[in-house]
Amino acid sequence: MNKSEGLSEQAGNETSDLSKARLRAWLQILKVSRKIEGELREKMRTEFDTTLPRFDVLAALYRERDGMRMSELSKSLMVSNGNVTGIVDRLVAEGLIVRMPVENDRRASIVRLTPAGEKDFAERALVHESWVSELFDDLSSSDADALIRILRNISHHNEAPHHD
Amino acid sequence: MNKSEGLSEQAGNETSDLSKARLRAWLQILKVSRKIEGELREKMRTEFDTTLPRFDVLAALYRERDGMRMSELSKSLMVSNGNVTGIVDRLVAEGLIVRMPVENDRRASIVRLTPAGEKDFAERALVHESWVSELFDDLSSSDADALIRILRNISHHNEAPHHD
DNA sequence: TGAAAATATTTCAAACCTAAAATATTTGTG
DNA sequence: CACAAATATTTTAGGTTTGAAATATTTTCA
Repeated sequence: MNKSEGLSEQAGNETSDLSKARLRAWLQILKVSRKIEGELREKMRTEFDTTLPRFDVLAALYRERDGMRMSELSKSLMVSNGNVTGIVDRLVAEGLIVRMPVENDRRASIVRLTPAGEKDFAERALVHESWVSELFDDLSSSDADALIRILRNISHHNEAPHHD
Repeated sequence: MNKSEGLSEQAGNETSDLSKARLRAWLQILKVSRKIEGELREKMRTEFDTTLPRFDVLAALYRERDGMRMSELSKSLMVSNGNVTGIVDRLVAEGLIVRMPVENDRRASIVRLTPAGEKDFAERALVHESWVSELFDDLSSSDADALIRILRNISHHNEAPHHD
């Protein structure tokens, strides 16, 4: 409840300078995020004839080469379960991934790349990285490190508290 | 084409350390952005019974108290024209904003807050700011400033080149 | 064992979002 | 003036996204 701001700065309802700076920071994160995401979406469409969500799923599966459960996938991408179902359906239809049964648990299924999906993603990942690097052309090495450090702090603080 | 990296680091196709650091930075931006956006969306739904996109439109109109054209709105929010049409339709139905004709241009319309919309937003904006500040609880004043500076650099570099 | 609770996923309705096509209006130009 | 080009917005089709409900299966425990 208390924001650990020392004194009674936050009493009543006037907002502190720190609170305003944090709001500005958030709006700026949102702005950059939308801009870059839009640019990447367009590249994906015009150059790869695919979409960002599909690419994100392939990327996650490329990191976990033995496959992931639907629930792991949705947690990793931070999107809802139902959302992943639709995207996976389309990628299966495209022959880039497959659904496999799980030993001893017929509720679950494991999704993993097909050889075609692996090949496709491997080729595209390098190009994708180069697009990102171009979009972040002005970002120096030290600023990149600072950015990563600060943002990691924020994500760690907002880590989902694990249920017991 | 050249990434101003001095030497032939980027020749062939192996990716540079800088390129990888930028990619990590981007993925971290995306992660924080999704996490925070998810938290705010849930707050909007459970506490305000509204959605983030609606709130964003009200916020934009609150800054431009005399109203904005649909096209200004979509540019400001960085979403497509058609998208704004739908959200505005719903906010009009809720009585929070109105569409007004524009003098001497019957193609355009100006959207602005109703008194009810103004009141609603003003009350909620403070609470929204406090949510953001809590989500960024670990973000110090100096880190907030650094974050804003670095991100502004990125957005400026990716500013849409204005047509003449 | 057998019912209740928990877990994994899909389905569903509604909203969001984009890109492209369609509509309506205004502007520019011969 | 006529009419092509430009501009502002809406409509449309299809994909994405959520949260809740539904389905199927597994686990827990009385």
